[in-house]
Amino acid sequence: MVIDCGDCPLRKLEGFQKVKPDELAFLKRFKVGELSVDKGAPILMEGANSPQLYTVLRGMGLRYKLLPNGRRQVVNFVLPGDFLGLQAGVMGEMKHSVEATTRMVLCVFDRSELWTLYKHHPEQAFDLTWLASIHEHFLGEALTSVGQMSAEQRICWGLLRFHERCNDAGLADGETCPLPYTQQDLADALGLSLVHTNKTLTKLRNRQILAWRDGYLRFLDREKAETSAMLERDTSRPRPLI
Amino acid sequence: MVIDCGDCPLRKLEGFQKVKPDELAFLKRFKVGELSVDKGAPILMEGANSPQLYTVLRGMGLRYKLLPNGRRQVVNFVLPGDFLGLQAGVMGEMKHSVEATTRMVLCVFDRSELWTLYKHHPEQAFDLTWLASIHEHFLGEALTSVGQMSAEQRICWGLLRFHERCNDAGLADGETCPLPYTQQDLADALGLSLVHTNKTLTKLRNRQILAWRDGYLRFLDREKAETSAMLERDTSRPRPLI
DNA sequence: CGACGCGTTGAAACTCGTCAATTGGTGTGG
DNA sequence: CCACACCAATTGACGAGTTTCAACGCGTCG
Repeated sequence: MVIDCGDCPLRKLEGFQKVKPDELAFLKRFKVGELSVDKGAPILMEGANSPQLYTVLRGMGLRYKLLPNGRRQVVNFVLPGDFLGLQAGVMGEMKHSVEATTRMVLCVFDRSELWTLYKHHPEQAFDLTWLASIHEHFLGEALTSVGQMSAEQRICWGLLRFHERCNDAGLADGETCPLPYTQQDLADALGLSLVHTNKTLTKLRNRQILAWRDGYLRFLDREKAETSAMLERDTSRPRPLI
Repeated sequence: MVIDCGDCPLRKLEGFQKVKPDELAFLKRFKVGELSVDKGAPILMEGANSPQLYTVLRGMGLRYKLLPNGRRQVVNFVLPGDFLGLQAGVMGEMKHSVEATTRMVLCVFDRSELWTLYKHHPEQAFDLTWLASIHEHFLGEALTSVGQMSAEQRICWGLLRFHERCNDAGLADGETCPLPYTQQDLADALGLSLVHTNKTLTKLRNRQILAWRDGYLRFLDREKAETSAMLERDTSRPRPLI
């Protein structure tokens, strides 16, 4: 029933680092079970201090912050391989919420073992810092996108990055990948209104740059999309997987 | 000439964690010298793989990304106590540039010792993850600000956060703190045009909310500023200082 | 003295947000 | 089986916030 870390389907993918046998042994002990949640379910709440850490095995979700005025910022989309709860692990509480967009399956780790990890498994400790840095990098790029780019550029940027991450997670099929979110989710991620997001998507579709229908995204003219998004070259090496 | 880590003036401040004697001994070995740079000088460049890591001792700077179209996103302001170069340390290259806004003095650390830190000093390793998480948190908040707030709200948010950080660094005097940046710097940080930033600052000054003149920022009505910024309560505990 | 950087101000143009209404699909209860 | 509610996507109209363009003042520096 519960997947053995040694057989983890994610680790077989190219985008993730290989792991040494003794490190694997620790991960097996670190993992205390699996959690399956329904579409729409909350996973972590802002301000809470979760006793558990998670790695996404299957499904998609999103991280977001709610403002007192009711507005919402989607901080990023959550895909298989993502590690959840590290902020609470080191800072004492979550700074954003996480909820499931589709049904999800999560590996559950015991947070009280986190210190053991730092004490006896420096490789994994390094990996955790790496993961935090990757997030920092992504958020810096998102900030740049929202701060400096037009609606069309932001949408191209956001969807290209998403497709790239789907690819890493083994979910993309050529230029096509699943995109189970609503236009409102995308709008909240890019700092745009729903209406303007919809109209800009229509333009991109009419200009044969991309299509998004029935939960699937497809790039028809990746060249144009990338030019619009001003993407920095991707120098990512295999990511750690905890 | 060179400050001994044991006498570090920053560590005496309340906002930073105390450190155990054996940890201090390692920091002393880790520190290889001090670097003094002039106003306007580049410190780290995007894409570069710096062999050194820095902690700011004195002075201020800014982190930024440049876009192909010439626009600039200021990712954040750099104050004493900030650690620079961690991204290059774990990910292999910097994802943004850092430059000095005033004259600055930096502690220099040897990056090749980073692995020693993870291997033999788990407390410090944990602290590095913590620092990365703090950045992640800050960038998430900045993204939310730029994505969801009006010009006035963003400016209040940015300047309040800056004042708070000055306070932690022992640079604030009541409601006043130094602010050696240009309006263009602030505009680029908040995703606003220079002109609109200027006009909004004028409004805030006329409404007696804040004043920014001659390199110093002063809050006249903090209450109103905080309401405008929708600041989340600050739950920060003493930060690690490397 | 002139060049330059920074702050300031006015006017015009435009992107984008808000309001409002419609469509189509899905699920639920009578 | 149909009525109804509900949600996501869509479209039009209008207005507000923001950007862009342009010009000027002021202090500093060579």
